[in-house]
Amino acid sequence: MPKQVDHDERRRQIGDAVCRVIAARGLNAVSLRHVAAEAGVSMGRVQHYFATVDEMLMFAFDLISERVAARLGAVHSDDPAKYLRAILLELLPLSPDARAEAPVLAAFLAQAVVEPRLGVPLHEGNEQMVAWLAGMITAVRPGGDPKRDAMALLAFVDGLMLQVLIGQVTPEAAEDLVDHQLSRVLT
Amino acid sequence: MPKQVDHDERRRQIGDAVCRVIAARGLNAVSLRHVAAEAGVSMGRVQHYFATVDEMLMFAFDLISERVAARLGAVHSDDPAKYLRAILLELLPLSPDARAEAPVLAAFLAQAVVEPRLGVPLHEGNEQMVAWLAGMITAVRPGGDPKRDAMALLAFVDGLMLQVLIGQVTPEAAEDLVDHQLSRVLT
DNA sequence: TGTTTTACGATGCGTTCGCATTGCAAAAAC
DNA sequence: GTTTTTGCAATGCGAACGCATCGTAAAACA
Repeated sequence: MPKQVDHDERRRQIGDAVCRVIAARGLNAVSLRHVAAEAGVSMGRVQHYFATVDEMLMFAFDLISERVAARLGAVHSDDPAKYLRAILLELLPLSPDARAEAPVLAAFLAQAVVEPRLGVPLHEGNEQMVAWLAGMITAVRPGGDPKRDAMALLAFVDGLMLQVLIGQVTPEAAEDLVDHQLSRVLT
Repeated sequence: MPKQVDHDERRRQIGDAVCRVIAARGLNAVSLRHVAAEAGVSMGRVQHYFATVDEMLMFAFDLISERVAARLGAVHSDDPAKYLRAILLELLPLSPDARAEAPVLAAFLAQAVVEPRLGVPLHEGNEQMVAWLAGMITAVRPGGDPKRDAMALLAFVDGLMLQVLIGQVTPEAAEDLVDHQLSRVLT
């Protein structure tokens, strides 16, 4: 057989190309041909690593989910308030990495409206996020209804992410709004 | 010639079918054949009223935009706080009408990320909404930074709309969150 | 060294797509 | 009653699609 290749690495490379296609032209532009062209490989190779387009999309979804989780995991702070702020800002398309990933997330988010299968992993991620946010809110300002605050905060940043992506809100204004919203919640 | 038909009415019927297809299966399911089938007419008829699929989609976008505007325009209250609350709730997929329209809005919102042409009308609607919200906020609680509050509130309801559509948040919880958020902003 | 297995590249097939073209019945216009 | 115009239905076409299949170079294995 030909030289043994790193199977996972190849899948990741193709998954990367899928994400780039989604970010540039949306979910419906994801086809074997476009992805192969974007990845700079043959259609045959793409088919060798993914049986169907659907499997390819699911892999891409897992891929950016992990990327976002990794970015969030890299955030640290001893001050709960600063930690909370940093995490919320990390969810917005402000850094180059986040700006590359956010359009993909948004596309899958919208697809989840008409494709319930995507809802399951999204739901888990949201639950985790709400729990973490609630914990941080409690750490800064005990009492009240931290879970409710957390859910409101998450809805707020999700909406804000879209507004920034669409260009309704500038990155600077978004950061300002996050601070404003946080000051409301944490006092 | 055959009997004179109401041109606008026919376009509206087809546009309706487009919206139903979007709500059920997403934007990429919008094709001449699917729309014709959904509307119960021939492909020829659809082509007779819309030169291209793109024109059809733009018409559908205008259509639901007007529908949402009409729903918002039907809301009235002398109490600014109640008025504000009612408008925000009207933006969420709580009533049957809103539940039918919200998935379509969400699909166009996501499409706007990769198709800047959609951004223009969305931007206008958002500006109007922010101005109105800011006015209402000032009426209830003068001073502060009403525009900033309005932008935050809009991002919040946009995100909440998506969460409800995806099933992460129940309609009841969404209503509760709106009240909670409003109490934070208005005091 | 021969055999097997792996990783593809290439090609083909049936389907669906948007859109153009054609044809025609029927009512309006005269 | 004739002519003209309108509102479609039907069909065709080239492109793009997902996916199956086939062929093959090459490394691992015997």
